[in-house]
Parts: sequence; C-alpha cells; structure tokens
Amino acid sequence: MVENTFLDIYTALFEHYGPQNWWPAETPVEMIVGAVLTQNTNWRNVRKALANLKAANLLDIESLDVLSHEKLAEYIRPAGYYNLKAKRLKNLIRMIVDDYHGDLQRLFDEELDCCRSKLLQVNGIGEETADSILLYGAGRPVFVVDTYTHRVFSRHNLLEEECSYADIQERFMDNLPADAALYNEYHALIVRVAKEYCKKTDPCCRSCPLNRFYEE
DNA sequence: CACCAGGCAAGTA
DNA sequence: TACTTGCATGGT
Repeated sequence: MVENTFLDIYTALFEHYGPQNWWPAETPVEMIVGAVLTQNTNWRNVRKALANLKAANLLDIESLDVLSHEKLAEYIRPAGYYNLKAKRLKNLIRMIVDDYHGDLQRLFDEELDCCRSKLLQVNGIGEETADSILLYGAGRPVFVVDTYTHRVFSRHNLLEEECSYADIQERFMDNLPADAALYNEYHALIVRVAKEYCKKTDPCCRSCPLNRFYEE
C-alpha cells in the first residue's frame, strides 16, 4: 500500500460528506454562465442571476448573443460585478459563436490543450474558470484549483503558502488518477469543508475532518 | 457596522 | 516581475 495523503484526504472527505452532485446546472450553457458569474461571488447570488436568465428563457448561446449588454447586466445584477461579468459573458459567447458556430459541444470536442487555450484567450476567463468549464462542462480530467484549495491545504502544511495555481494543480494531478469523476467530487468536497471549517480569518477548529492530516 | 463570497485583468513602480 | 486596485450584490 503506497502512502498518498491527497487520496486519503479525498476518501476522508467523501466518507464525511458524501457526494456533492456538482456542477449544479441543468445544461452546459447554464454551467459556463454560472462559471463566470461565480467569480469571487457567493453561489447564492449566482443562483438568483441564473434564475433571472432562466425565467426569461435566455440560457442559450443564441439568446445571449443577441441580448444587449444593458439587458444582460440587469438580469445578472444579483451576482455582483454585473457590468464586468456581462462583458465577460459576451466575450465567451462571441468566441463560441465565431469559432464554433455557436455550438458549445464543438468547443468541448476540441483536444484538451486546445480547448483550454481557447478558453484562456477569452478576456475574463482565467485558469480557474477555464478549468471549471473543462471539468464540469466538458467532463475532462482537469483538477480545478480555487482559493479554498490553496487555503485548506496550505493551512494544513500540505502545500507551500506561495504555490502558484499551476504548482497546486500539478501536486493534485501527480498524486491522483486522471479521473474526471474523482476531480469533480474532490473539488466540490474541498469547497464544502472550507465553507464549514476553513474560513478566511478563523483558525481551523478541532472538529475539522482534515485535522488528522495536519503535517508539522 | 465590518467582513466575506466557488476571480480576473489592468494599472503601477 | 511583483504588488495593488477596481469591480458590486447580498447574507451573516
């Protein structure tokens, strides 16, 4: 039996919380829109914005492409940064329309590195958003790193504080099988445990299910 | 009242 | 290259 803290932590989290059923979206378009809207924003607020778009029957590439910036911004207002995010969504939709005939699946069908760089070329799509879309939209085995991942693992001395996004992603992917279902659940579980036990200011408390993995 | 939330890009030195 | 700042609503 080979020691693997990263896999052991996954197992502990899954046993503690069970499946998280991510990504919470009914369609691929809803998923990618949610990925942009949730940037530095509480998911509760994103749900309101998505509900507005859904109620207006606008959650498809064509409708979002035709919609004016002003109207889009108004629909997504509850998600915050609404002018900025309206632009970012428009940039993403434009790429899909111009380069893939408005067919999101054609983007997802691209080779992995190609798909990732296409997403990163869009102004407003950074590494985390791109990787979220790859994993939760396209079902690719790409590990998603977010502030919670960094905070939880550095606070337990399992990652250096100054690790970059790529450093952290590499550490996870080098220590886990390339399995999209595993990456999906793991990222969602990290978000779950961080929300409960690893807030920005509070120190991790004794009942945190990860405390037995703390490394001196 | 202050603080935070499933980031990112532009500006500054 | 390495910091800093703007973007914004809504819940605790």
